[in-house]
Amino acid sequence: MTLPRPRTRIQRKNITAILEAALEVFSQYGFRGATLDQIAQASGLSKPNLLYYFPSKEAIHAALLAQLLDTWLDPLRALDPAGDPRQELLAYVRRKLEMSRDFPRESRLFANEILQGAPRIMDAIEGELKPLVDEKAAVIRGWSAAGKIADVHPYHLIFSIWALTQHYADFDVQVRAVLGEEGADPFPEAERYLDMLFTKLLAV
Amino acid sequence: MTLPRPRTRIQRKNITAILEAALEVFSQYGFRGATLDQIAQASGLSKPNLLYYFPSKEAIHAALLAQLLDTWLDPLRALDPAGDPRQELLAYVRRKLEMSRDFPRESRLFANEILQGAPRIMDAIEGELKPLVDEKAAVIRGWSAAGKIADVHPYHLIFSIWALTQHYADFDVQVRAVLGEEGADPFPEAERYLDMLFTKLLAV
DNA sequence: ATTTAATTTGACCAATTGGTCAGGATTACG
DNA sequence: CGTAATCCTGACCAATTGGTCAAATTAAAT
Repeated sequence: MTLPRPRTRIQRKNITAILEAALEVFSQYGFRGATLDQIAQASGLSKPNLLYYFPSKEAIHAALLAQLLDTWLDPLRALDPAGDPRQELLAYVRRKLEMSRDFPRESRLFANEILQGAPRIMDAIEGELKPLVDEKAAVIRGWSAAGKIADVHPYHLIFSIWALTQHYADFDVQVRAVLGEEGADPFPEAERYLDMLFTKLLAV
Repeated sequence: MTLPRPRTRIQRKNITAILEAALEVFSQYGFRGATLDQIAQASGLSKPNLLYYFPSKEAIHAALLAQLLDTWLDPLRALDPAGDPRQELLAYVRRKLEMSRDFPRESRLFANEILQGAPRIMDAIEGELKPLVDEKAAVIRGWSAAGKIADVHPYHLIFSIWALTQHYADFDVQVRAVLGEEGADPFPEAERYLDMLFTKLLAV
């Protein structure tokens, strides 16, 4: 059995550049709307050079989705059943909002996939996300039953956390346009607002 | 001056079919990712036939966006400064959720435009949406100052209504996949959940 | 029934798209 | 330094894309 060669300096440089450029283009235009020429140009390579590193447009896209899914579930996984319910949920909200602030394009890549009907990530949704959500929903339901937090529908609670945090990434241009100069950076106020919203919602 | 001829039976039929088909395709794939062939096929016409009614792909898309923008702002416009603040805001939430339920593709068309950086609707956002939001934000701020509702950041309140209601349309495939068979129709529970969320949030 | 207007579409077009490939250029390594 | 490996790209390809157009067909008006 042959060991795969370690990645060369140039490979590491160019693969990074390609994925960075592809994230920009795919997150904006989706899979069908993105072109290899756009990605090649944005990465500073020629199209055949880009295809030297990735066999196809599909492969680039798949690599991005794999990266995304590798980290997207971590915040929900971190929800500790043994922890303080309110702190755990507020920490989850904060973590999700931070991700929207720090990885807006990844959020938009995901949104784009969902808008298309999730053709490439439905396996991951059904196979990983759903079981995880089911598990955490049961935890939340237990917390409610024990009177530790208000009685809320666990699934809709989780959806609301996703909706409220991802919105700042996915609809970023709208949020910034509506806020104008006054709200140059929406995230500090968003964090305060969401903290308050969920604190009140969960209060017994 | 020549009066425009009224639309013929066939024109009405075919223009409707084209816009219906185009809404399906554009809301899924965005402008760049959609093709005239797809739209033609979905509308039951040939491509040249489709182009007999609309001069270009751009023109079809523009017609859809014009329709969308014509109705999208109505619920916020209906927020009555003289009404009961809590009832007005809860009515707005309900109306927005109904729109997500009844016009999910329109919501996704809008989301797609925003993900692309809003290249074709930024004039409408800055020229119509922002002034309207500014106006209603001032109303909400007045309500808070008068102690009629809790002191919340008006803009983030409005964003949260958009985020929470549109999510059910935009992320519909994810919501339904996570809920599985148990949540065949998420909207009744969503309405209850959002009523409660905003009731608690706005409570003084 | 005839004429005029509207509608439909196969064939075609230039440009774009996701790729392929051979050969030259650059890099890495002994 | 020489050589092997890696990297790069102009030229090319078939398929697709947003259209165009003239002639045939259908619908509406007289």
